[in-house]
Amino acid sequence: MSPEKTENLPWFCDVIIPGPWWNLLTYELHCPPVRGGRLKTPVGRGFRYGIVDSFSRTSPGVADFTVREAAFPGDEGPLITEKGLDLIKWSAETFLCSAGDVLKVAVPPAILSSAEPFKARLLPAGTAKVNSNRYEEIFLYDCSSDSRWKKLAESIASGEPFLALLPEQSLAAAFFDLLPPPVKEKSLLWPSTGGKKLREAWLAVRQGKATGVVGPPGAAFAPLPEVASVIVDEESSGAYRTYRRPFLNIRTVAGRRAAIEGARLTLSGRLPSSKVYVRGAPRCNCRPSREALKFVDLRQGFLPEYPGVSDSLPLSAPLFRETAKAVSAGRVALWLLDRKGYAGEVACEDCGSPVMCPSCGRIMAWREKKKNLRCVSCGKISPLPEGCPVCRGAILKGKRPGLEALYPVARASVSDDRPVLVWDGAKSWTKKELRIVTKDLEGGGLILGTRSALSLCDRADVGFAAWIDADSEVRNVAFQAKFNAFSMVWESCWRGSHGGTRVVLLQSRRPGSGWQRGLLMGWERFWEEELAERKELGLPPYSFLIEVNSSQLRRKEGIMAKLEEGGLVVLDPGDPPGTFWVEAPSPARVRRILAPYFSIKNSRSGFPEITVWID
DNA sequence: CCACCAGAGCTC
DNA sequence: AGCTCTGGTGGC
Repeated sequence: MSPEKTENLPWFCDVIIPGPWWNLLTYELHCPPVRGGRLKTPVGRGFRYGIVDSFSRTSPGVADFTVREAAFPGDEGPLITEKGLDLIKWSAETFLCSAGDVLKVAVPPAILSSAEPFKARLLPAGTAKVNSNRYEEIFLYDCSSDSRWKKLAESIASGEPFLALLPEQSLAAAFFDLLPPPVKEKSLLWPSTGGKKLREAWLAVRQGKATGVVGPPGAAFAPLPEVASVIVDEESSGAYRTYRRPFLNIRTVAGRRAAIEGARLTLSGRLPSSKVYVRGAPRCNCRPSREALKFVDLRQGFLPEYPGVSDSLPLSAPLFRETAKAVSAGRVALWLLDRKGYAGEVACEDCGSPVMCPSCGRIMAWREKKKNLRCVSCGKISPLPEGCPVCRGAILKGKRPGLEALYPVARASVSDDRPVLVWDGAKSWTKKELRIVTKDLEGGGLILGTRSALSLCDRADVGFAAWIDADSEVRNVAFQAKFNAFSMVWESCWRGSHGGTRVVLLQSRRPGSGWQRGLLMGWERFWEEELAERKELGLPPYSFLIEVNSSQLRRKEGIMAKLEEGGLVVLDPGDPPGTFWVEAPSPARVRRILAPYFSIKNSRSGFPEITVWID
């Protein structure tokens, strides 16, 4: 087209708008757009700020929507860099969510919806092209955080721009503190809270005032114009999964970011995720010593003097012995019970094995109303077996008591002048309360807690940790149940600076067997066994497992039918009622099939909720 | 007369 | 999901 002809033509922009629908929206603009730039766009009755993904001078043609006009907010540059846009779009594609939802977590609302235009010095031009030539992966597994962090800090000591992610804000702060001063000066600890602090951090990084970022998972999209090194510490931690829309695995997003940037990606931790294990087969020489790791066989009988507790929550003699030893030495003892009284659980009373589905091999759940078992995976119904198929023992079903039941026994087992506390993760402690608790524990004490109590290892000398019911996690239905159990116990062996000197005790009906074998032999052993099983069943990391939740049951049926037509394996556990699962070789295939359900046209009836499990 | 609200309605 | 529009209530 000649310049005279184009002069009066508008631009047509495809814009990423914050919202749950998957499609980009097209707007007309009467000034030249820029990729990554902000636009103020009318949506429905109101307006929102969005980001230009692409534009052209040809109109979209005949369509079932009318193109409305966007306003230019007057920014002197793009808000999002090319690489930033790439990362946002890739995350949306991979995790089956909308780019608009990813945009919302990538840019603080105070920035995206700022009525004030951004001036040139606030938005220097983004770096241009994607460059994956320098990308490399480094695996660094070491159970001592001290020595691992030291190695990580050394790897960024040259002053190159970096992004370092840790699973929690407190860990990020601790890691930030030990950076060498010249690096620290140019870096920034990413805030975990939103609001003004986040706005300032975002702008400082976007303007290049800070060239390194240390932060919790939320820092993954920190707008560093350039990154030479991406670090994801404790990469197998569940904290990298976001707990609300958009459902992302931040570890995977950060990995992609490194690839886009052509950066060095360091994946580190005490224990690799399945994905990393399959990719790089990293090795680690850390093993708990025979003396440090104790197994107690719950079938051997236990102390009878605590009626009401000991029959359902057995407490063994070694548990009391080790607790007394630690507390009298002025150290902290930790009794861990990670259980929410899960109602559907069925397991053998003698050997602890859960009841498995005869057709697909996954865990079955007891249904009190129907008095039968239903496979949580394929939905197969079967009667309750007369005895345990493994050892012929009696089958145990129904709720079990939790932490509170242990308190009286715990209180009685240590001397009156030592504190006994319940730490259940539901309560969030203020800094002041934490200081007081930490102080109280200095001369020794006993904590009853869920897995969240493990964070105490960072601030107190935990000399003894006991898993009251080490089999409980494995009665869970999720496919990563065994990994979760293994990872929790592994963490209890190593977390904190006293990790190496801690005694860890497991009360179990299958002491030292199954997933527990890897505790003594190292996680290589655990993964070899676990991965063989997952490969057999077609579970992650060998396929993508996609969880779909549609509260509208009529629509759920329709979606399932479409996916099956597309040749995908669809599993319907029936509970909770709106949820079903899809096994897929790639999310892209599922995305194509589901896209029509996520058009903005469906806004009125709401959208299903999707979570993608990669490993 | 208007502030405040719950519910309806709309979406390139 | 946001957002605004609508129409009712109730305080003065």
